Amino acid sequence: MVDGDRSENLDGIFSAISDPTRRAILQQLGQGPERVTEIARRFPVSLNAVSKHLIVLERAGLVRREIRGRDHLCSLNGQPLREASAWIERMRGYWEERLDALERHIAAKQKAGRK
Amino acid sequence: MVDGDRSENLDGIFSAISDPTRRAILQQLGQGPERVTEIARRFPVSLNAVSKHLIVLERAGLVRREIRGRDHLCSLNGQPLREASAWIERMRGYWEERLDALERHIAAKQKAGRK
DNA sequence: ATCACCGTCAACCATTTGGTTGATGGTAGC
DNA sequence: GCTACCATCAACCAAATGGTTGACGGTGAT
Repeated sequence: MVDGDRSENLDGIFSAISDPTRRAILQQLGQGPERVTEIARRFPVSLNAVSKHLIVLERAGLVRREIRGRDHLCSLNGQPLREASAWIERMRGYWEERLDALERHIAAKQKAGRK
Repeated sequence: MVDGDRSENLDGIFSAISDPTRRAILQQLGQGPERVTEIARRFPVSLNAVSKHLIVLERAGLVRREIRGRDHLCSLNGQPLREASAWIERMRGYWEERLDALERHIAAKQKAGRK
């Protein structure tokens, strides 16, 4: 298996990026790979907490880890985000059409009766 | 405020769509608005469970509710998905550039040394 | 007015989650 | 071979999650 156990991991992916600390880690990691301790230094929580966050991100496939001696170099993996994005866009594709009309309808109703 | 307390609700949005039942509800709801009981009939859990899921989706802004007598008509709201999509695309924008080179690098290293 | 139905609220339960501190296994540097 | 450092493991804790059953307040229909 070249790519690991990918595909239909949406639970883990969305769950992983639902945490603000984890999103911040990902954003930071977007600037380039970093060691665990170095990542942790930017957050007001313990190293252990960050380590756990990284494990979560890794299991969701969002982060890859390259062990170099005693350092763990963490880097991003774009594939899961592509999956997540694909799901959202598929959803929006289903709606959008009907949504335009519907939302105007609701908005009007809200403006009128809702206070 | 026309739109409520939106903006930077990403925690709630991603958390809401990280549950498979909730994603299924959203997909089903994409076909058009439905009553709570009607939605619940399609899932192997109790009405109460679905009711709670709908409350979660509503608080995340993904579902709107129009009360018509004793029926609650649930419909989709596209805005939060747009926010979620925007965050993901922003992230992908940051990476992508560096990711192409990086991923080939990692993949090569994995194929070579990893077992 | 009664009865049935719709959906939520309340209490409870097991599991997961995000955090802590402390111990442990590796690796690097003297 | 010590000693320092890197990161995870382990145990623990409080809070949140997803599920259940049962009770309740509204609305509709007869």
